[in-house]
Amino acid sequence: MTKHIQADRLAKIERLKEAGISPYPARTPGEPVPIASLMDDFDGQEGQSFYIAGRLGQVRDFGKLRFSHLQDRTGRLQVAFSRDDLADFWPNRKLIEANDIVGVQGELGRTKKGEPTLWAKKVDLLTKSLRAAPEKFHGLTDQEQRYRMRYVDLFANVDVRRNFIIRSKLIREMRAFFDAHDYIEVETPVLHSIYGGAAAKPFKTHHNALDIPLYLRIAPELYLKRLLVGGLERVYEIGRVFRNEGISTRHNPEFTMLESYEAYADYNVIMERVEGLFDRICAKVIGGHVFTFRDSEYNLEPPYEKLKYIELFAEHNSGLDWFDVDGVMARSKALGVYQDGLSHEKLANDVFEETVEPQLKGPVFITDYPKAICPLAKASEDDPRIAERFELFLGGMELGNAFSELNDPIDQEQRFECQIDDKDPESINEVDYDYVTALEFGMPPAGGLGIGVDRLSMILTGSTSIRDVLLFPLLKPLPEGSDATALPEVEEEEGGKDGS
RNA sequence: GGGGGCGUAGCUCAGUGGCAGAGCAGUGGCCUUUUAAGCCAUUGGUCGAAGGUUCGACCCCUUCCGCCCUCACCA
Repeated sequence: MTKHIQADRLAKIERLKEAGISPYPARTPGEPVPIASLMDDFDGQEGQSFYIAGRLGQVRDFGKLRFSHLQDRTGRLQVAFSRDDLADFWPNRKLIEANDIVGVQGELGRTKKGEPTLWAKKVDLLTKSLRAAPEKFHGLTDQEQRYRMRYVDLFANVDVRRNFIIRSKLIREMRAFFDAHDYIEVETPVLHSIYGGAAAKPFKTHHNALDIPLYLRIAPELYLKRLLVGGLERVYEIGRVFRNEGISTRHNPEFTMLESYEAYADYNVIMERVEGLFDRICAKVIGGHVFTFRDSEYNLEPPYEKLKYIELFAEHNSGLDWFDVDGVMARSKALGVYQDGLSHEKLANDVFEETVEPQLKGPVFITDYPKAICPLAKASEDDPRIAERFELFLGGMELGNAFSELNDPIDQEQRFECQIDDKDPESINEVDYDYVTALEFGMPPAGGLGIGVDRLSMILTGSTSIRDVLLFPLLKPLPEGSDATALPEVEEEEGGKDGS
């Protein structure tokens, strides 16, 4: 590991110690003010003395005068170091360089060219950096390095912070919205002994003391609805779910879902909730309803368009009836999405995804899905083949999924058992009978909603990859000894386990 | 998993079958108003890894590793 540390910086550590300066002092000798607070009323505070702290930028050296910038979480401000003002510090000035974290006590003023500047009177090294700064103009551009060393990306490419600040505000406004509607935020288990609530492959793990298999949740849904039975009536959870599937610009194995459930509401009420939620988010997070994503302009001013799934299906497939078994099979073959062994419902939905979804720009609610593909949604009272479900599409992505929740325990049990019979290897493998039991005690009629927080963050930040809204997206670990993740040497195990 | 692209100094990137390059960063100088500062000098390389072809490979071939894009699965 030491091989990768800059030898010149290590040498400076030694020289600092000789000069009696700690490279890693425990305390900051002043109370830093946010740089933004100085910039907000610069003229009014000119001539006054302040203490600021942050990471030092590139040094511009003029012999008896040096300039640099200091960056904290709120902004950056030029700092000037003059020999005449810094008798003690001056001989050691070269031991402090770009990337170091320093505190500066100084006086606010401008340079001849008008640049706001803190004229240093006292300089404290707070943390010595052993690594060189990325290139000052281009920053860190290598995608792999940026994801693997996000901690560098964040300070070298300050714009990156913006995405995560937006994401944070988004989540704050989601909470505020549901809190304002008298929901309570809850936390349900992440470790499930039976996984369900979605069609996805789980991560499997094991609990040692109980000696039982456990799964990381693929959705919180079934636990949240148990809370409706318990009388909590309005609940939401913002949390991580895990799906053991592919990785792409739209998929990460762990991602964040918002799920909410509201008793005595149906999916029509939930549509209004979604509009209200997005309205609030637009106003509070991006300050407007019109924005550009992937070169297209979107307007999130409610109300949003509502289109029926079955009608859209017919429209984009020459009038084909979704329930026409032979017709759908022929169409799926014509489109090249046909696969042996898939059920009619799965085939028909594949045809929908192939022919309709690419046309959906949004925001649009796709409503009234065939019941057969909605095992947790309540059937329509007008047409038993249809479920009261909608999905929200925006920016070419599925952002949300909602329905009037199925609360008939007998129907639910049958649908669960049907899924087990289904040959689809991706469906759940065990019925959650405790959930059925909960329904037997009576779950009030309710509307539920799920929203992909990462995808919404992508749209709000204009990111084309989910990795740009995840601080630490999952990457394959580098082989031992590689630079980017160089770790302290680990003792090598002899042989390895079981020879496998 | 399929297809396309990429991997060269700490960072950003050139490069060609014939001695491994530039800018930035670093080091030593000059400079009190710079802000991608400037000027002079200078250190720094397992060219992703292994194998092959060749008198000679960073370059051509094969395999492997990793990343990005895209398609498939999915939210």
